[in-house]
Amino acid sequence: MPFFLDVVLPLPLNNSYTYAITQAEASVLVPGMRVVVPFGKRKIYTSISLKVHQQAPETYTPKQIDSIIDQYPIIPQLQLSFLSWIASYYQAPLGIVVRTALPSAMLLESEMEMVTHQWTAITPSLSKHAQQLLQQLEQNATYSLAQVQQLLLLKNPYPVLHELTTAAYVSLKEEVYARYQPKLKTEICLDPAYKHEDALRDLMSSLATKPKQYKTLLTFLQQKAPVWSPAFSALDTVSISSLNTLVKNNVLQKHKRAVDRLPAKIEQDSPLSPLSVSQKKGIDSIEQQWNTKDVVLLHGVTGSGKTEVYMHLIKKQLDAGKQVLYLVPEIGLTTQLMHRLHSFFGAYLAVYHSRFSPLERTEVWQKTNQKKSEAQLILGARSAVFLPFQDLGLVIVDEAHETSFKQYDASPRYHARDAAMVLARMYGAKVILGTATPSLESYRHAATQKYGLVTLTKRFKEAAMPEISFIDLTDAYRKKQMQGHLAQALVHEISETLAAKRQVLLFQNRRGYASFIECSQCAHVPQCPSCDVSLTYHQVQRELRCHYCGHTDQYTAACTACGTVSPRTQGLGTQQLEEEIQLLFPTARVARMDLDTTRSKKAHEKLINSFSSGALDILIGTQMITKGLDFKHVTLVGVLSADSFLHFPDFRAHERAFQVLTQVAGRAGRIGEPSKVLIQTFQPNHPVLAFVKAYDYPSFYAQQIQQREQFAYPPYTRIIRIELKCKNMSTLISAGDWLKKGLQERFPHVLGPVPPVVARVRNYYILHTLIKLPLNGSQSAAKKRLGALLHSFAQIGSFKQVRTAIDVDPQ
DNA sequence: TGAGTAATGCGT
DNA sequence: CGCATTACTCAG
Repeated sequence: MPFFLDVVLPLPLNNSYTYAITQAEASVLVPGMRVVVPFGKRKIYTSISLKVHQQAPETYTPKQIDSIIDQYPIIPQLQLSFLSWIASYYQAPLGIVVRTALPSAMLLESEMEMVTHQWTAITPSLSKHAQQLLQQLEQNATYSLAQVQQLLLLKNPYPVLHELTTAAYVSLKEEVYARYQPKLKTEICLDPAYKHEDALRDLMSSLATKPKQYKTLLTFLQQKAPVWSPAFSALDTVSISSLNTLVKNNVLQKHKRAVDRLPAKIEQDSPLSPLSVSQKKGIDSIEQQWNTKDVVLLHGVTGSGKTEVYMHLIKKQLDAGKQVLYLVPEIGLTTQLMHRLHSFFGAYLAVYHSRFSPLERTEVWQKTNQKKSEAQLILGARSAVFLPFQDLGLVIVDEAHETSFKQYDASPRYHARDAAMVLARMYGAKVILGTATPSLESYRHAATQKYGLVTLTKRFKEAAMPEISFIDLTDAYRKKQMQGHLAQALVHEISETLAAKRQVLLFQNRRGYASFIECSQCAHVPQCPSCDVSLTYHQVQRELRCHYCGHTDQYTAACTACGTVSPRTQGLGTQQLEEEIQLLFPTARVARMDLDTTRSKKAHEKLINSFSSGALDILIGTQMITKGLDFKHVTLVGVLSADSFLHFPDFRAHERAFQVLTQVAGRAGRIGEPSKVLIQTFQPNHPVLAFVKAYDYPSFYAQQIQQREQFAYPPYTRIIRIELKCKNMSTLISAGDWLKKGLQERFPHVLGPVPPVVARVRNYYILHTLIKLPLNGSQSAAKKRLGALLHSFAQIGSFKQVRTAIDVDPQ
């Protein structure tokens, strides 16, 4: 009886694929191993084995697998079922989930190469492209397809290649490159013959006449092992030629050694700092609730020291030999946290996020899979939920309300917070969701006893919460009490703060304040030709840029619509605000933090360091500065406008507004100095602002949750968004109508289709349709119905150009 | 996804 | 009509 293997390919395909294997292969193959298989005409892929069986496929003869890469599964059984859960819950092909989960270096792919043969003449019957190419090629050489493409100046080189292979001038082959290579460093060692002191003494005296070699060797002997070649050669007491001579004479030896790409571990971790009474109580309460519940929501005000609480819980898990996953929203913004964790758990800490190279990620992957102690504590962004845990004991989701835990731009559109809870359940691990501003979804679970709830109402060291007040912009404009974009009251507070040698944070919402330019004559705002957005003005490069597709135009002094060369007004970007502030406070040291100034992670770190060390007085920034940064000497936080949050057309707008304003206020007064938060707004009496001022989350929740119930929004329903994209507007509209009808027959609540805020991107028009699923029905059945509907949609000839995408639980 | 092929568009 | 770009299908 022959054996077969089902595999999943790292491609957006919905089925698994079956290959033939030998009995020997069948005996070693286990689900979760990598298997190299041929697929399609001439491609070789790394697939993941799912199942060995003996049911021969009826409609085709399966191909043989190419080879098995692993001796043990690189994806543990539990993790494989987790990936399947992601695929089915978020309606993504399993192959795409696999590709997202694995570091790309672990998935080798084939690359086509062309090998030239020998020839004496070029047949004139060949096409002119083929003749041209042959003249440029060397004989008996190997070329990559990219090179051939370049020589040919053709987009599609295959017809020419086909011609040349048939005429036997060249042949094609698939070359597979293993992309993971251990990093090798050259170590310098003393030849064992000189281990004995006597031998060494003789050697030294023999070198007495060669001062350079003597000095080099002496330097070597003074080094602490291991001695690495490049660093050693760079020392100024080392002569490279003498070093080479010493190696040639077998005094010293050079060895290649595999080393970790990950940063070296420190030997001794510092002890944890003692806890405050309220933190101690918090921990006791968390552990007690874990007896009956797997998830605990830790609702602690900003500055209550949630991190300290986490660290004590982490310590217990590490001592018990369990793995811990610490999820943070965006790793780039957590250098402070990383350093803190490193000083306490350096020996156990591994960091995992997308800014790491695929090779570094592979090393973390392997260490997690082998349950190495160096990767027992993983600090990571959302993709860290995919690591191959063996013995997971605890998952911490820090800033659990953050929407960046949800991947929205590419399939699988998964929510790392929700996925982490499923992961924890599979592994029997406990979960903490920590935040000062819980999402309504999480808080409702706590309110209905599904999660435990622990509240920290006191700031660390009894520091007071900053006093929040509002500046009525209507009033200020009417009374002419504005200086540029700042009300006089805010300007006054800033100068007081600076006079007291304290720091100021100014927060500016990017939404509605993008820095576009507008003609003062005809009010024309340059638009992107392929997307429905205004172009953003970048002063430094003097360019107009589209943030959706990357299109750029040169800035011209004359308006492109009316030709007038006139001063053009600019929307307020952080850049302009910075200039405005600098004019108001010429002696203050001002910096801004936005995407432009923090593109590189070094720049970002430097900015944070110089602000926290007191080298800056005023920091201006967007959302970024609200996220978990701990600046000690900020006593004033200014918000330029709260209004765009309150008006955002989304059912979560008020929740977002409450979160952002509370978080940004929380940056002030962290070591107990009296501090203030001033929020400029045209609507100082908005109910959400009253809750923010009072730091009253429970009342805010009570008010909001009622509205959610009334209008059947989450957490009382589940939302699925269906996106339709098409270059042709009228096709899109009829597709939208068709879909709406189909949905209405199958689901009780259908909203839309409506064009999103940006209704066209890269020349594709977009429509969004929402369906609301009641909580009592079966979700998987609903998704099946939806899938079937989209399948029949795809069968309709006139909708062939319409692309569909599903977003489950969109944020 | 991406390679191969069928279908359609474009210029002389 | 010949070539080139684009749409569509299918892989085990």
